Amino acid sequence: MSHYSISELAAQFNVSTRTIRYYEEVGLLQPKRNKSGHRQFTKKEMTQLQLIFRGKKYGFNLDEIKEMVLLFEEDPTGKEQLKRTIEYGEDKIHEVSKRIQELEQMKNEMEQFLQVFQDELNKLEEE
Amino acid sequence: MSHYSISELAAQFNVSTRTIRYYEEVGLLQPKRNKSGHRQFTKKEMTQLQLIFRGKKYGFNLDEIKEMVLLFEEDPTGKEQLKRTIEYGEDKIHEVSKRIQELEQMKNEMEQFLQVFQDELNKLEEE
DNA sequence: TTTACCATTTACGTTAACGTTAAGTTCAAC
DNA sequence: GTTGAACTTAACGTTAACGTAAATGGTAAA
Repeated sequence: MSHYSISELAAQFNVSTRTIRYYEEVGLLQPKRNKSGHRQFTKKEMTQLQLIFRGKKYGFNLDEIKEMVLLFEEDPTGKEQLKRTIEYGEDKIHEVSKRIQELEQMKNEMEQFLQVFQDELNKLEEE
Repeated sequence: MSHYSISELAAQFNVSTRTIRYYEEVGLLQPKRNKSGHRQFTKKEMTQLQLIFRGKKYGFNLDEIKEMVLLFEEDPTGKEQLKRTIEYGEDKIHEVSKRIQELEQMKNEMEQFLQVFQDELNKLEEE
C-alpha cells in the first residue's frame, strides 16, 4: 500500500523525524494514525513536505508556509469562498514574483562587481 | 559631510539600532569611530546593508551573507588572489541563479493550482 | 519470552538573530 | 551648566525551529 512511516519520510527528505513531528505539531501536516497510534503518511503529505522545504529554502517562515499549504489543501466550495481563495493565491504569487525580481537584481549586481575583478585580471594577463 | 549616525541608518533601513550594532558585532560591518567613540557610517556601509537585507530576505543566513559582503569588500591584488575571488563569486552567482529557477518553478505550480480554482469559478459564473 | 527495533509523548536544551534593560557618556540647545 | 536626546557597552531575555534525552508501547524475529 502507499503508506510511509515517519522514518521513511525522514530518510526521503533527509531530515529528522523530530522535524516532521514538529510540522504536525504546528499544523502543517495532519497524517492519519493506524490502530496503534503510528503516523501513516501518503502521497499527500509527501507533496506538502515538498512545498514546505521549497518555501523554507527561499526565506518563508513556517507561518507563511502554513498559509500556502492550507490554501492548496482546502477545497473551496461556493463562489465567495472561491473568489477569496483566488485573490489570496494571487497575492502570494505576487510575493514570489517580487522575490524573483529582487534576486535577479542581486545577481546582476554581483555580476557587475565580478566584472570589475575580471577586467583587472585581464589587464594583468595581457602583459 | 557624508557621515551618518547609527539612528539615521536605522531609520533609513527601518531596523533597530541594535540590529546594526549586532551586524558589527558579528563582523558584517566595520564602521569607523569618531573621537568620542560614536560610529560613523558612510556610503560604504549603506551599500553593505543593502546587500545584507536583500540576502536575508531571500533565505541566506548571516554567515553566508558575511562571505558575500567580505567577497565584495576585499581588494584582491595579485593574479592568484583575483582568480580565486572570481571563481568564488561565480559560485555564489550560480547559487543565486538556482534559487531564481526554483522560485520560478514554485510560481508556476502556484499558478497552475490557482487556474483550477479559476476554472471552477468560471463554470459557476456561466450560469 | 526476551531481544531489538521502531514507534509514541513529554519535556527540557540549543542556536541564530535580535529585543530589552541598565548604567553610564556625549552632544546640542537653552 | 543643566537638561534631554542620542550615543556607548554589558548582559540578560525572547522566539522560531528544531535537537536530544527519558520513559513507555507495539511487534517481529530468534
